[in-house]
Amino acid sequence: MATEQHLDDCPIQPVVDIISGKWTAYVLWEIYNGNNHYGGMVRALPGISTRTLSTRLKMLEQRGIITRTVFDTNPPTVAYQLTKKGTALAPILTSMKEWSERFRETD
Amino acid sequence: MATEQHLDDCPIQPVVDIISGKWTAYVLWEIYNGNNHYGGMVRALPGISTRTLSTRLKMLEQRGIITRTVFDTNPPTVAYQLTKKGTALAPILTSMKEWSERFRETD
DNA sequence: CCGGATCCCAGCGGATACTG
DNA sequence: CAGTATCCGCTGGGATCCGG
Repeated sequence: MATEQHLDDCPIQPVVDIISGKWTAYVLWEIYNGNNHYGGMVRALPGISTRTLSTRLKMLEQRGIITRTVFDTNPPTVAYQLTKKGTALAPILTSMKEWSERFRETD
Repeated sequence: MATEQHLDDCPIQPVVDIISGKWTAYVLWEIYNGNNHYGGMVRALPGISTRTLSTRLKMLEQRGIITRTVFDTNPPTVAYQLTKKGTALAPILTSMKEWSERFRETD
């Protein structure tokens, strides 16, 4: 992540910068599929640490991929949602899913 | 790469396992765009080390994404090409490109 | 429940030099 | 040209504890 390289000319650089980090794609997948809560993601992604999840969520928010909304219910709840920019990632995610289903196990 | 996690149920796991490594997506992009030679890729990807490129190419070959063909010309040349499995990644790459073009610079 | 802060370490991958 | 070998720095991220 945060390539810092002189690949600005490479036409896929922006998205690679975002999704190439470990766990990032999975986090996006969860949000894309309506799993909008921190705890839910922790449960859905066995193995991820809270630190990593926090880091990813913050990065995605900072880059305008997701929004973080706090509801002052009791106890307070937080919802993560895709922005338009984030929703536009859908074709990538779905084509990733299609490829994965097609080639899971033996080719 | 090589998740080893219990995310086998996650529908995008196979492809994430492949492209999430640093540089991997760029290497695939180059081959997809007809840059089939080792030296050409080194030149096209400023900052990549030969070690990393070798590792990535070997990994991609092992997973059946690309083939490695040696021509015994003088000097011998090597060509990397996408298999059918690799060509099937095209929708992912093109949607990555489209998103990147759309959101490069300010949103 | 939703995280932040800290500590720590394996391993990815960069630099460099060398081979066929 | 097309890699391999070695060495090692650096950072991603896991574990754990703490706070609102």
